[in-house]
Amino acid sequence: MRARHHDIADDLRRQITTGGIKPGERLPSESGLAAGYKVSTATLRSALSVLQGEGLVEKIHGKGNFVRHRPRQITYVGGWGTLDPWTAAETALRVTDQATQVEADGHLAALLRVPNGSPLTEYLSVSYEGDCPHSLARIYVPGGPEPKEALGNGPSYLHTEASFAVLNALSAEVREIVSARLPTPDEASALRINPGLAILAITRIAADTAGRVLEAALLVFPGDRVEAVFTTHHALNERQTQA
Amino acid sequence: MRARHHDIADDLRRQITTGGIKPGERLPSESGLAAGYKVSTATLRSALSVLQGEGLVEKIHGKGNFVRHRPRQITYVGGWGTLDPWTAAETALRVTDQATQVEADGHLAALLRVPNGSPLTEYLSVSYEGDCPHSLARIYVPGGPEPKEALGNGPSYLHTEASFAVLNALSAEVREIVSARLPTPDEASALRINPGLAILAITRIAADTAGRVLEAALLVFPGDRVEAVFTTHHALNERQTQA
DNA sequence: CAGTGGTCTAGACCACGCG
DNA sequence: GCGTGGTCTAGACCACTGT
Repeated sequence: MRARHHDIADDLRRQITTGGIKPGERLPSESGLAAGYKVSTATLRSALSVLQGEGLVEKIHGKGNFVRHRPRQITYVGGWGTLDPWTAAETALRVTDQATQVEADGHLAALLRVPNGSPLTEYLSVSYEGDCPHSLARIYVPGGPEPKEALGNGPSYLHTEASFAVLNALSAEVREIVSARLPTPDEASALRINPGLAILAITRIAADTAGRVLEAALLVFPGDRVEAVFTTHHALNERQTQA
Repeated sequence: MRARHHDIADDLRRQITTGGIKPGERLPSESGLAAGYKVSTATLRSALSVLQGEGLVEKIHGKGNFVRHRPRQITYVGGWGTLDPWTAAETALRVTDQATQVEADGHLAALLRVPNGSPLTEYLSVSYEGDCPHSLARIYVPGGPEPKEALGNGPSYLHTEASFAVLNALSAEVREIVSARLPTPDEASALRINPGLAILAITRIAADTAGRVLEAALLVFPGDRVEAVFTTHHALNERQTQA
């Protein structure tokens, strides 16, 4: 049996993808649509939730349902790569960044291989494409505050471009642990995505030759906008590179 | 304002995680729970949908809501790795496998860098942990059927262990594209997961030194059970290895 | 303030699984 | 047939946004 809300979702999706309703435009109100389709608001809302899950529609409380701009696909490149150069150059990523001192708790202590309670510096950043946030990064470095000349003051544009690259050039090994899950409510609101949209979570550990962890980064990307690429080369005398 | 269904979800989650309701057990019926919490069935169902999204509860139509077994975490290792050895050895992965001949369509043709309509061999496999499926793999190799001695007949146990490793030892480069999304209805039913549970999708391309693509693999893992690890080494004369 | 989405109710009827 | 979840209704009231 075909559920009514699926038919409605299909109809709205067709209107959106064929350009009948354009990106950025507001859909009719939920009560209006419900009346139009002759269904209850609950049914109409479950139709919209399908489209939300597909990232086609963004709901804004008190304003309406809006057709999302088809997000530019961003590529996260594993290892020593950073964001795809074409994309990074094209979109003028803006980053709000802040550094704070924290203590290593259980999980972070294990990641960084430092004792519980060790001092860490946390860099928190959100990157934007236009006015739409598209990634969260929390980067932890063992030890206290960096010298000011390295970090910079105020909104540090220098730090901006490094946000997704490994901070420490001395690192000899980068390990990236990738998982897929739904966002926490905090992450969903920070990224302005629907709680039903999958995210790509990457935990990146950079270590030196002695196995000391130089940096741990917790990265969160919306699944509909970002894919991660890892390239591995086989030959002995060849170091891996990225596209 | 705290939504009632979140409170209920929290309460049920606590009962599950503290062992009040054990894995495999059935929860009281939705109408029973709704009566117990003095809410409507719709509210109670939205509480359950929170737990479904977390993978704690599995709904089975006509039977009830069941607490899921906390899945053993599986690690997919990028590059030349395969599944984490400890896990693979421990859990006796069983695989249903089948090989068919297909033609390269647009997407596959691009991945494999072959003309549209080229012959491909498709290996389709589902791996199980116990009686619970935990991954889907579609592997495409250019060309027609392999010689029988290479592929084997019947339920090929040999092929089983190779399902997540790169098939062709001649490959010089492996590229893995990782994304997070919700499963298609097909994938959700094949993996027996809720449609709201994020999956980790990995497209793996193995090429030889001449850039010829030897194999393309489309892998799908439930996000709550699998994480992928990629390790990159820096030094020039060092080849990368996996943990 | 008016209009929007967010949550919730108290039912109804349908589809599935099992005895 | 009976109990389960799946879908849906026709409202109600609350919370958020903009004027």
